[in-house]
Amino acid sequence: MKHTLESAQPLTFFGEIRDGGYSVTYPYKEALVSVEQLGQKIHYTYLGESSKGEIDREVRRRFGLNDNLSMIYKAIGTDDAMERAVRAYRGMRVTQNDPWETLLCFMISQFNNVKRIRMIAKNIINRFGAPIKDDMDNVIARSFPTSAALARASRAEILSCGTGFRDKYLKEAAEFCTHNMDLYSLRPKPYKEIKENLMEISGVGDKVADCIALMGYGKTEACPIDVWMKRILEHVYFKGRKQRIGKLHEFVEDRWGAYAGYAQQYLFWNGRGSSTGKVK
DNA sequence: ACCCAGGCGGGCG
DNA sequence: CGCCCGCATGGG
Repeated sequence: MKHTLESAQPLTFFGEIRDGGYSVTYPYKEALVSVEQLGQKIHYTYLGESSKGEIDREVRRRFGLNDNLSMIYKAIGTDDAMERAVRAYRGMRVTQNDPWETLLCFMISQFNNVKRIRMIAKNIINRFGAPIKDDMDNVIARSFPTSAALARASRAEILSCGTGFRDKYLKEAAEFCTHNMDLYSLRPKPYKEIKENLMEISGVGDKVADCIALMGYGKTEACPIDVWMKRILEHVYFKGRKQRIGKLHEFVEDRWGAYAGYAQQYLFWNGRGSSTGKVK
């Protein structure tokens, strides 16, 4: 859980480090979910509108608990570098989040840092999210706002959440996903078709589209290549020689296939270190 | 006072 | 196409 959370895939987790473990809360639909790891077990509770069964499925999905890690390690352990990365981050899983939430968070992530991304996401939730209430009818949190809720906001209101120049992207994406493209109807489509569709949205390029495909649609063959991943791939597999992004996409597809996204997660964090990913 | 951050779209050759 | 540039803003 530590590795998964510090890899900063889910950007809407808020929590604290406690006794060397993590205790996090996050909004899911009309509920506020709390999750922590004790020993080898994940414990969760929730407040608000939901059911035990739904939250159980949500936690398993969100934390990637359904993924068969030993099989995945076998598939991506192609060389020394990968084996080292797996050893260092053993247990880290790719999280699966809501597509719209993933789209918004990774749109915010461009030319930005993790701490600020979380801050902006939090501001957007607090400002536009629907209230989540406990049994006593007290508002205890807010849900992640729907695209329709954000589409109703003005650019100035969005900007006031600290988005900077990304306000335009967020506003247009909210409108587009409300009126023109149903993100949820893309779910059954294959990876490349999903990516193609997502890239029609202004503010979604090659890297962000792969992040959404991987973490919003569970397409584990999607391999986001950012500046770090590019650097690491070039260093480890191309003797430090510069490669074009398209070339690197071909390489990872050929090498890790259906689990290139998992390979990316391990290689990236092993190459970069997790100092920037702490959940606060 | 700087300098940086998990890209992107637009403009240019 | 491939490359280069500017971009808002909080934190180190």
